[in-house]
Amino acid sequence: MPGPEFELLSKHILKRVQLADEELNFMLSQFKLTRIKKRQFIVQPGFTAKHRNFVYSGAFRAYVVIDNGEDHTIQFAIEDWWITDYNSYYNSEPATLFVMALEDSVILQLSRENEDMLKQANHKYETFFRISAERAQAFHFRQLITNLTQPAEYRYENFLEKYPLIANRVPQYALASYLGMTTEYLSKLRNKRTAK
Amino acid sequence: MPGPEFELLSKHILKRVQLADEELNFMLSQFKLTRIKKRQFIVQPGFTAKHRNFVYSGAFRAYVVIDNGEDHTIQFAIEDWWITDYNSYYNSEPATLFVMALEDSVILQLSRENEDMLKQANHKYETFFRISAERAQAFHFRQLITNLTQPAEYRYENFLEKYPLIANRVPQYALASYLGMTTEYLSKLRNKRTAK
DNA sequence: TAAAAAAGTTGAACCAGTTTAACTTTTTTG
DNA sequence: CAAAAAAGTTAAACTGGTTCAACTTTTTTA
Repeated sequence: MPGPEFELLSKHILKRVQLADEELNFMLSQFKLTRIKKRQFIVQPGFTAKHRNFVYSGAFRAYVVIDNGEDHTIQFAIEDWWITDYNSYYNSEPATLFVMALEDSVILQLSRENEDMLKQANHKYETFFRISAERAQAFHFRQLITNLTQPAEYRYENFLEKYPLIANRVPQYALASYLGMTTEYLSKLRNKRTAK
Repeated sequence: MPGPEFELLSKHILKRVQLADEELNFMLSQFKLTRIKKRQFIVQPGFTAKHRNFVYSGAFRAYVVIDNGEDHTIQFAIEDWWITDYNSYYNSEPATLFVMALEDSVILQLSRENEDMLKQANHKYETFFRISAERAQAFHFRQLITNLTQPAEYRYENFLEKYPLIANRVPQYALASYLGMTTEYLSKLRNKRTAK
């Protein structure tokens, strides 16, 4: 009945918290399956991000556009990852990020209201979101360290090693801005590598 | 009875979650007051960070030392802030950061075991830690965006505006590495500003 | 409180990464 | 599937920020 989309999400949840069947099913029932076309936006500046999005299939990119028109990738998400503008989602304020589909995708969306309801309904649901936030916090913390301490070339090597699946799937300009360098420079780094 | 240290922490907690008197007191009773001398470490690489630390007074600096001996500030904490190596604390693995007192300080320490116990004991405690993690997540996310999108000079101006209390209280070399630049360059930026 | 250590300053030489621009390859779309 | 648009490549000129080195000021400690 639930379909493979909900099975992936179930696994994801049960890896983090133990739930009885009914508890799990109730939680799942709060998610809405949505199909997103390539290039479609699920978050846009000026509008409040109403959902937390679990990627079942496809890929997304979160980015900021600054005054001069440059865009900077802040996050990627592929299968089994979450994505949204968390500042907007948590604080119910207008987003500053774009979140765009890089491929045709299928996501499971949880609204802020449903999330709040779940958190209040059952201690275990709250635990799940607490663990998610802690992991995200630790993730961003490590990312900050890498950005601050490592030169461009190492950041690229490091990304290749940690996320080979993402590295070869997203457009190069998007990856370059994620790593804090220009497309041209990343192009050179890639060439240098394959030349070796 | 509790003293001003615990009053600051009480306010901090009650701002995030509603607790009855006994609930609050039980939570507070899990914290241990510790006095830390300037230059003393509360977290060191190789040792697991056993506590989450709430700063009542004083100031701390978290930093990484990389191969060539350079150090990079990752976080500051003054009154009413938390500090630890979260990767180490959450995952019970050896720390990679140093956390050092920049001044004689007073902190309230909560151990991982006591935190886990609190989270299990009462839904509201869990809510408190969930909110803390969400806020920290959003904070690091914004920081990542600033680092990625703004040039050195703006990052300094921005920091001055947002954290004037910290900017003039921590050593310049520590601030420079936090902002991702050398001491020498920050010195020049500061001079340029006062010259205006 | 003197002397040693740590922090901050200044300027010149340098370089990792950017910019600009012209070109090639890949992807999208009518 | 042809033409247009988007993405990626290459090379030369350039620059924001670093490095190095010598010096001054502030802080620490015996």
